[in-house]
Amino acid sequence: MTVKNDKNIIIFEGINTLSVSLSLDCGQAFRWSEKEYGIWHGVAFGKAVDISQEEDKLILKGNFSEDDERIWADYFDLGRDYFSICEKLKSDPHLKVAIEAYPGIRILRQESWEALCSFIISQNNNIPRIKGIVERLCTHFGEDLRNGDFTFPSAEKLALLTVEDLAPIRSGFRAKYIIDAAQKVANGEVNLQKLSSCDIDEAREELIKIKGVGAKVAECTLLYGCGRVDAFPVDVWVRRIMSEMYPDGLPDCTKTVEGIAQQYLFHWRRNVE
DNA sequence: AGCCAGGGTCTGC
DNA sequence: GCAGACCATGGC
Repeated sequence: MTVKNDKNIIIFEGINTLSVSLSLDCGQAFRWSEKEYGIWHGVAFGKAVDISQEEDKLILKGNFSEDDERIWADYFDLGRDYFSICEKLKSDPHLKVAIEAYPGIRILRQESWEALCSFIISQNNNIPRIKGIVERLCTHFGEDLRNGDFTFPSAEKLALLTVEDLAPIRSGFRAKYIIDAAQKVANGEVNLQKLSSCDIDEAREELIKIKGVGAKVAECTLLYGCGRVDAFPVDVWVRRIMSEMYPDGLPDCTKTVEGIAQQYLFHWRRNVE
């Protein structure tokens, strides 16, 4: 799979069913921007990178250490057979339309704390403003990478802050939820590590212990932050999809990959008309 | 100006 | 259990 891996560049070859731009900009992650045509810049796992793709190559440029190859392969979920999953999903006519309109969306395996915190911020909010709040959260409280970028601040760091400390990020009523989440994660009351492998209903209950985390935010955390592609977040757009297209529930072809189906339907529905 | 945004909490039946 | 007010903020 890897062709090249040195200090400043990693290239994965033979990659199919991946659109970098769609995957990074379909409302699942909030820290990526297209700094010039076809080159996406952002920070994940505390590392700044530039990402592009050519034919079947996924190209990463940055300042790499040994484990970065594994980290980024994992981030883009390269170990999962999206080609076969999409073929199966396309047996449903609506999913066929959505997947053919926006091919190559993958579910990114983000850090669980970042996903949890980001989707707390997302509540009753729109994507451009979510990005702004997350950006200010990072510049004010993240670690300075000395190149203009900042890491996503740890739960431990945020757990020491007060609601007033968060005023500059202008997150509104969500500030108290961010603090509560940070405290419960930092003191171990909520164990994010185990959420990727434990029973999914148990995982949902664990997350809902946090103030400001309901069914939707919990589901997003499991899908984007815990690699649980059977999680199925329902926001206003997905609610529309369900009433318009699936009044009797999801088709059988989505079993075990409901979250992937959700992402294609969500992005398609937001972009029609 | 008013409505909407990847919702959740709290209160009152 | 369930509907409805309310919550901050900004884009349109």
